Amino acid sequence: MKLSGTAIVVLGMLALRPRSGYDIKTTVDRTTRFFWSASYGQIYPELRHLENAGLVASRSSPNGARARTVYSLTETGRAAIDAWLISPGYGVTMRDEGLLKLFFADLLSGHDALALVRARRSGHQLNLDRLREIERGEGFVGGHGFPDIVLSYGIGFHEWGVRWCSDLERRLVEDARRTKRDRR
Amino acid sequence: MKLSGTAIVVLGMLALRPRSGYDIKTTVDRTTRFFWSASYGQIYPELRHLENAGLVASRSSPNGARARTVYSLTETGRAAIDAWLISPGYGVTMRDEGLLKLFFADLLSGHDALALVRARRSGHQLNLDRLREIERGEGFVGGHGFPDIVLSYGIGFHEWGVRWCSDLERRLVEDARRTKRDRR
DNA sequence: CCTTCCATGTAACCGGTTACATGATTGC
DNA sequence: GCAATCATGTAACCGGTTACATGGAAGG
Repeated sequence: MKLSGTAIVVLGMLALRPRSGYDIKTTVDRTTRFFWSASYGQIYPELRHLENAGLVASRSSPNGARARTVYSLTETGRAAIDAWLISPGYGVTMRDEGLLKLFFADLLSGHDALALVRARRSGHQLNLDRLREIERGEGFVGGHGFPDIVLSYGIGFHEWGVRWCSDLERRLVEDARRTKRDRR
Repeated sequence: MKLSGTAIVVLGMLALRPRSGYDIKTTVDRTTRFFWSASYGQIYPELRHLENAGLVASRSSPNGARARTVYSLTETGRAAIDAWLISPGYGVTMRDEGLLKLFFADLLSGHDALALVRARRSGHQLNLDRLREIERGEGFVGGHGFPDIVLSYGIGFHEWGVRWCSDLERRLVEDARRTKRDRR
């Protein structure tokens, strides 16, 4: 059985603990969103689909008159997420607009190209700030466990990114100065 | 006018120099693929679409009896890619299966979790090797210009990734040893 | 009372991948 | 003669986002 991307996060989040579709969405937004997002438009249909396939079970658990359906993994569902976890693939697909801009930056003036690098640095910095704030809170789960390890991966990556951009900026500025001097 | 992801690479590649759809595809596969891919199924329809919109112009340029259509940017097309380059966004959307696995790794035994980290390290290493090979060749364009700067970004990132994984592996192994000892 | 949060859903749309089909040219 | 490369395309499919609609509960 093939699991879509959304199916995987849904299963994973339910493996951590049973929850509603709404809860899955908010948890994803607070945690995996940086490398794996999901929208209501996929989550709710997927939950029903997974239930039909027997990977999750639903149980109505309303808050007063407010309807709520809590889903939990069945044994088959747990087996499916376990199988995925130890499966060989670790694919990364990404679309990084900033990198593509940088790739084509020879089309720009030196000034505009430098602005691109600065924009990228502030992008890394923004992400870094957001992740550090999560870390200062209780972290994804609070100081231990793999969610926090992944958080530290994000922090480390963006720290590296800020440094890389700073270095490049320095080089570009120096090159520009040298070119100017040599022209005199 | 809104440009799709494919439209952007197509325009960018044509800005570097006029080429066929086939050439665009092979160039993308050799260069931007790591952060921005494109398939024939999008490129050819997009070329026609861009021609209708007046952003590119086509000229037949067969090799013997083998048909070939070479596209080049019009002034409007050049203006469009320039506008995109200096536009404010620098969005990154990604799906990283390895990170998601790591996020859920608490569901696994310590042994299997460690295997996950090792797999990630070898993934970083593989990418690193590939990029270094490109660098040892003539680089994306040959030792200078922004394509090579982007290449160095990729190399730096994966070097960082390998280091991060190694550090984590060391910590996990040590933790496992300590836990074992304490249990005695 | 009003805003924010909890909670569930759907329809339209879109961008992209996969798989397939076809055929000429080049180099071994 | 055969394999690899050049070259162009399409149809089916799919996964995902956006925008919208609805309404109860909690807290100031």
